Amino acid sequence: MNAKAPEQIAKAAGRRYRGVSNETRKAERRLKLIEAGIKVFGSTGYHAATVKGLCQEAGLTERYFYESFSNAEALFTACYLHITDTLREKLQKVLLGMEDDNLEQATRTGLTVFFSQFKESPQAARILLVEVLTVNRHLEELSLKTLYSFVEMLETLAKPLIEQRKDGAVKGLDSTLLASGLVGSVLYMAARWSMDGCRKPVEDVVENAMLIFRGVGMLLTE
Amino acid sequence: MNAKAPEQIAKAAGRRYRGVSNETRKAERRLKLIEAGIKVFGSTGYHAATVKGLCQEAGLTERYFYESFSNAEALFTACYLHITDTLREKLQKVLLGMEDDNLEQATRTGLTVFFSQFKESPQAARILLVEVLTVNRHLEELSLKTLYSFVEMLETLAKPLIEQRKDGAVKGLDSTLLASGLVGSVLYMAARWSMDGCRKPVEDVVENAMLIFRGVGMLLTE
DNA sequence: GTAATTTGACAATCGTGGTTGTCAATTTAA
DNA sequence: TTAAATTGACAACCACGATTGTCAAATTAC
Repeated sequence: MNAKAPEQIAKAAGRRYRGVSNETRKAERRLKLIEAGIKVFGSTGYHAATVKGLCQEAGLTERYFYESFSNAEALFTACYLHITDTLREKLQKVLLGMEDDNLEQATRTGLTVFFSQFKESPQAARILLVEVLTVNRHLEELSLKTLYSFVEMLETLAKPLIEQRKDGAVKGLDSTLLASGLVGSVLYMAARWSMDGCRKPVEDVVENAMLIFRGVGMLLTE
Repeated sequence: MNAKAPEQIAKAAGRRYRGVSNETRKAERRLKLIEAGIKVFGSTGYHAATVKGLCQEAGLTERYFYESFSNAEALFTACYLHITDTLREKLQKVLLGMEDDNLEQATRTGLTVFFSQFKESPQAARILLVEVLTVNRHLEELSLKTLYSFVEMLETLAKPLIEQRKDGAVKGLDSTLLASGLVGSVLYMAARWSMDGCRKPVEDVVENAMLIFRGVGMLLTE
């Protein structure tokens, strides 16, 4: 029985092809499809995309599409998660070793990461901000949760700021609403910037965004 | 010849039916379709809508759909224009008789109109902000132009503010970018508010939005 | 070398919805 | 009353794309 095991494993694992293992080949194809998906969904839009078109962009045939994804929605979901995961990783990396008390610097760094990612792949940005809302209810909710996680991050960052106020809270202040507004302002600045071909340097865009953040911060603390 | 003219006109105009003229009936059907369109496109989304479904919502049959619109895109365009026209009219009405020098009050009034409209019809809001981006290139561009008209309005309002600065311009300031950010902040606050069922009173939402505007204004002038 | 596996190209099937067409019932004009 | 216009319901046709199936060429294991 034990003597037979290696064969069975080999069988389950499949044969090597062009020097790469079965699982690796499959994983590579999956990644190719995700990259093609980001390109296609992000440029022509989710609803204009076809399975054939996605396969052509990936340099694969339908067979391999259905090997990894049961339909276009599944691929789109994978693309969306790929984008948010990447962005989250980058943000965590730069924000992790940062001083707690330097809110301004932390904000600036976070914004820089965001705008850089945006410039690097406008297609990803479109998927993140627009397409995801029109695929299905499930993704729409996922998007709202993701957005909300950003909003919560902002609220957490701003909490000490609000509490350090000497004369109590601003009347009627709703920090969730306010944070949503700040997130929205960043997104629309990015959209405008992108429309103009992302010509202006990232640092300049960040500085303009900082103006809004600083203004709010000032009103909350002074 | 002249004696014949009335008959020809009557023929061209069509027969009355249930006491209403041909043109009026047609116009009523068109409006019904637009209202149904706003409801359907704004709730289930443009790409999930079908002509049959739109007709059912309007209480009409396909025949009358194609009487007024050549396809679903055409109806969507009409819905979008109907929404933007309505919003523009409302804004103009309240902003027209306003003092030039009271920027704060003008801003507050504009925001109140916007958030009220939003609460009144979240479907219209969705069409205005999301769906329009995913129908076709032409509508996407139209949306950007419309958005830009709001941005320009803001820039115009803010121009005297910037010029009255005593110590010159803020370094690297890009007023278009900044105005885009402000517009985005309003839109995302509305989105968040809508997600929570628009429970909070309009005035409170407006006050939170004012906080962002006031913060920017302060940094630009002090 | 040979049989089995993997790949690529593409045909075949199938469902959905857009658009057009038909026909009977209702209403109008005379 | 009667013919014409209008309406409503719905069938018929058609195009598109998703998904599955077929077959030959390339590659591997032995």
